[in-house]
Amino acid sequence: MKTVRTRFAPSPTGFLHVGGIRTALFAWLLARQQNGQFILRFEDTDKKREVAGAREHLIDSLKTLGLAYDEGPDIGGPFAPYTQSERLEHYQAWAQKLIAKGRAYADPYSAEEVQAFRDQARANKQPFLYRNYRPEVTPTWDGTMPLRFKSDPKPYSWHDAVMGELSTGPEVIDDFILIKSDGYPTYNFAHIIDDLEMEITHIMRGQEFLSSQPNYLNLYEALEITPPILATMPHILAENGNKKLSKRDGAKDVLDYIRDGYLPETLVNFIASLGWNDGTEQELFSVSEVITKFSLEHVQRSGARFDEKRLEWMNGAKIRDLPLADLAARSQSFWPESSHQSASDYKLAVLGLIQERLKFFAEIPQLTEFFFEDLPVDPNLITTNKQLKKYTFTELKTWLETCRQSFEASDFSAADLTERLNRLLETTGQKPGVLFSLIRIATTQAPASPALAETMALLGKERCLRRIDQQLTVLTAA
RNA sequence: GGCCUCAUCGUCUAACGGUUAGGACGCCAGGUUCUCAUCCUGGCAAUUGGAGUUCGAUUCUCCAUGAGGUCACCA
Repeated sequence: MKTVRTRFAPSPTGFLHVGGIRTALFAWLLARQQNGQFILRFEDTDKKREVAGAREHLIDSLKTLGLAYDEGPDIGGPFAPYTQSERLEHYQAWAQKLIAKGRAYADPYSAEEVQAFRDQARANKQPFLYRNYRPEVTPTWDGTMPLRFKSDPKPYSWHDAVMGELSTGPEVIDDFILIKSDGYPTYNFAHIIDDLEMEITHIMRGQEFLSSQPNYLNLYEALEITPPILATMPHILAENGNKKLSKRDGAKDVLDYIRDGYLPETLVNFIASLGWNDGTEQELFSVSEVITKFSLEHVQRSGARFDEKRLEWMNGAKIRDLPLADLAARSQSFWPESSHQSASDYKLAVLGLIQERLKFFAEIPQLTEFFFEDLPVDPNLITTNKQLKKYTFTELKTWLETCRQSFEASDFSAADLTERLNRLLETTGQKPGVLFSLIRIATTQAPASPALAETMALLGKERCLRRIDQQLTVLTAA
């Protein structure tokens, strides 16, 4: 059994969105599971579309998600270089073999002439086939003209690890371009040569290549090589509409999710679950579980829609499962300015209180600000509160003063505060909905906060009494 | 238009001829002495349509419909 070798072969034309990263993820999963190798290769044969910085960004994205590769442009490997523009002599050599066999020829037409053929075909509502216009005699290829594959049209049927048995007729086979007039190979040619030379065993790629496969099979035959195993991944669809996820339609860079404070393991779990499941009802998987349980047979054949709500839920679930110390270490960079002078013990305790309501780290400042600074008293919190709005400020003030007196004598342990809060319900004769809302608003000035006694205990006596006084002042003035 | 692929709740999916078609997200309702969240309970919600094959079809076959892809000197 040959060692499994998979590759991710992006063109450096921009960032990596969820659709792109999934192809990489599945290739990586298979390699890891089979103790094989995962290779990164840059397919930079279209110089016009290349984007500066894209290579670094791609590498950064893979590393951030933990998809480490064993061979690649920046780390080398036994089949270096791993950048297509540095491998032109390889493509030339194979092109010459094809020419020698009479299976490749120079395309003498100008771009305009080919376009005219194409327009004609379209006008006749026919698919365009270059081979219908294949010249009888062709000039010697001098590198200034495109080099085309001389195809041998025939029907094909083949096996796809995801899609199953596939077949097409000879009408889809055409003379595609192997090497462009600028000297660079096309993807269609280059990837076949590279996959062969780099001993790739499994090709994972998107559905958009499905209709090219018979042409590749025709070329494999001409080259007398055995094609790798093919696994065609369905598209990931954009949240709105049925179009495949694309940058144009607002697909986000995967690194944007990291910047918002999503965990890499959430992205791995979530993206894997878009089109794959293990056949059970399990929803949450650790990265190593996904590696163990992954299989191409369980990859869905239809496209999946990206659902950000589900991603949020999953990240929240994973955050809740994280030991507090880990959570603290991993959320460090998301804490608000105002928290920077606070003791790390205090911050850790705050984190413990908000852990179960955190969906992604970017929410931390909003969820925690009142733990670090006194927010201005907001009368709207009372006047719009369902429980409090029916009482006069005078009534509220009286109850709050009673509470303050009791808190004055408290040691501010959560246990003591709980006991006092219960007693205050009796002394004021109020329902928890009224009294606790009042205290919560006074001590936090936030529309929502964790459990009252715990929150107050953490805030401490000095802060709580000061804030209650501020609230009392406003109640008096109004 | 030709060719190819796909089709289960709104979404992600399970059921590889026999289930009251299951789970999860989201949504709604209730509970957990206030809020938000967590947790628990319950609810709403799907096999695109039509023919076959079969004792029996979500599942197999055919047709229709719908959706996507492709027909570049882009990948």
